[in-house]
Amino acid sequence: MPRTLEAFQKIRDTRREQIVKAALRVFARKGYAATKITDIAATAEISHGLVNHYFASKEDLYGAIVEDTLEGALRVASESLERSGSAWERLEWLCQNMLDGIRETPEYSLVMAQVGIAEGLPAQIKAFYDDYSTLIQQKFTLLIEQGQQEGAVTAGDPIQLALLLTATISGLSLSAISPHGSINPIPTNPHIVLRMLKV
Amino acid sequence: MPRTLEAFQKIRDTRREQIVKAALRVFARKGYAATKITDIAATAEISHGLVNHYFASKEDLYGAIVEDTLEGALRVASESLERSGSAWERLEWLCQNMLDGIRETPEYSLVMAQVGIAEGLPAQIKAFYDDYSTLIQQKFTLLIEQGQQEGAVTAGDPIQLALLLTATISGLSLSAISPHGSINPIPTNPHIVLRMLKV
DNA sequence: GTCTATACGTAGATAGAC
DNA sequence: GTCTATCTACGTATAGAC
Repeated sequence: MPRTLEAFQKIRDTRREQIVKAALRVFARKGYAATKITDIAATAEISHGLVNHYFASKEDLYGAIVEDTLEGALRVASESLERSGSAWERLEWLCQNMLDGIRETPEYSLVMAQVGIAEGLPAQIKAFYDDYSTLIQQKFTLLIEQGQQEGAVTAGDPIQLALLLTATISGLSLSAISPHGSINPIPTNPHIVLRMLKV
Repeated sequence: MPRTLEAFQKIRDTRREQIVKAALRVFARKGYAATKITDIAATAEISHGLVNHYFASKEDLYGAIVEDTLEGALRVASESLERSGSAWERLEWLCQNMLDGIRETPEYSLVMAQVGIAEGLPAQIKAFYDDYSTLIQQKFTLLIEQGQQEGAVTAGDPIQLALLLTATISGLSLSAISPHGSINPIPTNPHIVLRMLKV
């Protein structure tokens, strides 16, 4: 009965995705420790027992989210170096990409920010984060150096400029999630953010 | 014996300050819910019972920190409107002031960011935050409008520009607290941040 | 596959000893 | 004023029922 097996697998995948989505929402707003399995279950509209059936532990679930997010971020950062066009154009592309992502789903960026600062997180997750964020930061720095070589980016330590850019993006994800009336503070155009780096 | 009473009072004040300082450090890094009274006690190097002796509950302690911080922030924002000088100069002063504060104690800004986004916080604290942050944001907006009138600040919705500025500052406090090797990403000079707003 | 009931651990707050 | 011991509540993870 391959048909039944397939159907079961499909259910499993859907549920898993549903749980991850709910977890992302709650983790981003409450943080790892403050998030209760019950919260995630309630958001996903299932029982808490079922969450543990798909993810052995809260830590596993969090780890899955962190890994997915960081892999995605690294992919984008890498592409910004491999694309065609001037460094400045690729910087614009990267920035646009991140801003669009934050406007759509600020939770990813928010969870990353939390992993970066939070103490008391599972060591394995911390280690994974440290490795990936260093890699990502290096790509950013490289892109900025390229921009400086072509005379488009302002002078200054490229490491510090890269940190400034990521800090700004993180800050925007914070604002994106808290309700400021109907005002969405995320610029649709990367231009205003990149003025910090323009020569 | 007024002398003894005074001495007791002094001890009380010192302890209280010591607890608040330790709490600020832990809250900023773990968030409200994840912070255990034990963590604060350990950081302050006292017993957890003593923390509860000075603050009836964890909520009280958190509330005290949030209130102090917001009152300080409002004071600075107000002064930026009352000082002498051009709007742009006062914007520089405000920005410098905030950057210096973050470089010295990023915890304040970090706790504020958390209160802004976190769900499940005591309603009273949330309400206090909402009131104050609205007031502060209004002062920022006003200052930016003044800057636009004198032709120093770029065109655009002043509310959105004010949010962009505070978001950037928040983002920098995030970076300030996470260890990037020996690199401190907080600019010593507000110039680079204010390029986003310059006409 | 999904839910409800249970067991174990741990955190917040109190009370009593020094 | 400060600490240690205790009570109570709640969250995680498991196991067994449907």
